Amino acid sequence: MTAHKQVATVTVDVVLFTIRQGRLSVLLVARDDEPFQGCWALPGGPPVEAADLDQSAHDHLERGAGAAVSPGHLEQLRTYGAPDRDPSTRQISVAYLGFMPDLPAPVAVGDRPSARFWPIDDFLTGDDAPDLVLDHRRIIGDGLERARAKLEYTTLATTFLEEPFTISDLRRVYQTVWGVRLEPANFRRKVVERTDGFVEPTGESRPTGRAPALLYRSGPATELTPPLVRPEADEDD
Amino acid sequence: MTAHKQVATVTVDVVLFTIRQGRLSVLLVARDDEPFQGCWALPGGPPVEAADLDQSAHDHLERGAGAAVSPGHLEQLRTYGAPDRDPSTRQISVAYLGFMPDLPAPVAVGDRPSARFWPIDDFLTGDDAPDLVLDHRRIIGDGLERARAKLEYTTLATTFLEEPFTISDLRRVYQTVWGVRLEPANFRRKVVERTDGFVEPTGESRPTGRAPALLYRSGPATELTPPLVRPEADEDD
DNA sequence: GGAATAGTGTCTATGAGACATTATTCC
DNA sequence: GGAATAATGTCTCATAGACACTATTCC
Repeated sequence: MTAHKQVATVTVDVVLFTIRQGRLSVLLVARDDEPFQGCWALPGGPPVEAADLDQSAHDHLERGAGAAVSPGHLEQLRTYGAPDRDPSTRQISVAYLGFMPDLPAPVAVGDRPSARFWPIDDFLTGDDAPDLVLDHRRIIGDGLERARAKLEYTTLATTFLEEPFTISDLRRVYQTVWGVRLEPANFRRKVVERTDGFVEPTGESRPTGRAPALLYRSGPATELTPPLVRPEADEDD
Repeated sequence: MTAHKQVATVTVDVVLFTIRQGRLSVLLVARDDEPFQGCWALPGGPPVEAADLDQSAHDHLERGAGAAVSPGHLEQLRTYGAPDRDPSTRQISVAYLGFMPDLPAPVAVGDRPSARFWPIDDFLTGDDAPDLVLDHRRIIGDGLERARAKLEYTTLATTFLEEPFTISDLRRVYQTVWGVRLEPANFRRKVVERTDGFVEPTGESRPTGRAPALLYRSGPATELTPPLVRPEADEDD
């Protein structure tokens, strides 16, 4: 194991998803340094000294984008290390995936104009898509895949919502992330009756403009067994 | 994003599982360098120059353990980067997970006495467990978890087998990795009838000592929908 | 009243799990 | 014949999916 120790630059980058105005969106920061002038990038940076990678991801999220950003969920996504990722030096990026509830107002991240949430479908359709640094576009794509898969067999959809929420709120999370329409009746039964600990009733209800909806908070369960099956995409909302 | 570029040592390490004599086993190499004298470690090393991480993992597998090692499957597991992993320098390890069919004879890896397959249950019971370098024991644990989960919703169990194989062979893979006993009749139906493309009949059959068993090879399917559900463990074979 | 949403009821098809049955081989 | 394994058959129960129905609110 001829270890001729090789130096590589390591960064930690975060794909943070939220749902704004019914659209799945990812947090991006503007890069004003050469050679990435005018490009957008995932929030990130080198591992924080004396902190593990999870903590580093969290720190870069808050520091790069504004103090108010605290994800409801953060997990390691994948590490990217193709030798030609960066034109100058070998750069290895440990990517994280995070979910966060929508912010009540478009403020919060807004006081730092160089950071914003960008709707995901802009990437997929190609319209109005920002230039992204390195392979960050691919990382976002991988993050989207992982996010979609995770909603199938975990209770993480609730981390997109603030409590308390209605079952319809939760269903809309699934519909937005998966890009499908789900049958309200069957979805409710699956979530409320068939999966213990996914959500807990608060006893309250919220007027919605139509019939009042019962309110819930997330329960102790973390896994969905059996999973919530994802239908074929029909690209709806 | 005050990038005071930090140097970290990056390694690529591989958790390679196979099934030997009915026991799930992991490939380890003996370390004879200070300060790890007498310890065992996962095969690995620094990223290979001009090769991506996947390729580096594959190379280290073959180089560290013997030429004959070619995994039936290799995927990225997770990246470990706690600041106190290595007493001397900050070390970040990109871990891979691989599956491989059992070798026909205990030879192959054997001509390099410093590498061997170690039964997984030795770690879990604590008996006869080797001293492992750094946090490699935890990495193996995470790999085991991932492997068990992957068998639920992918067709990767076939990568533990050489073709052609019988349905009982395949069932024994599940039983060994999951540590449970599965109902032969229901397992067969699930694999052969309910999951298109998991296995394909060769038309041949193999005498087994009892009734002859039909032979199969793996089919084009990669995912199991719906998944093969894993029963509660009862730690059998 | 009409439209939209929340929540409940009901029916069907599918599949997992349990277990019986038949066939084949070795002792 | 007896034991063990391969393969098929049969039954039950849970649940996903489709859709009807009632209740509530705003227009």
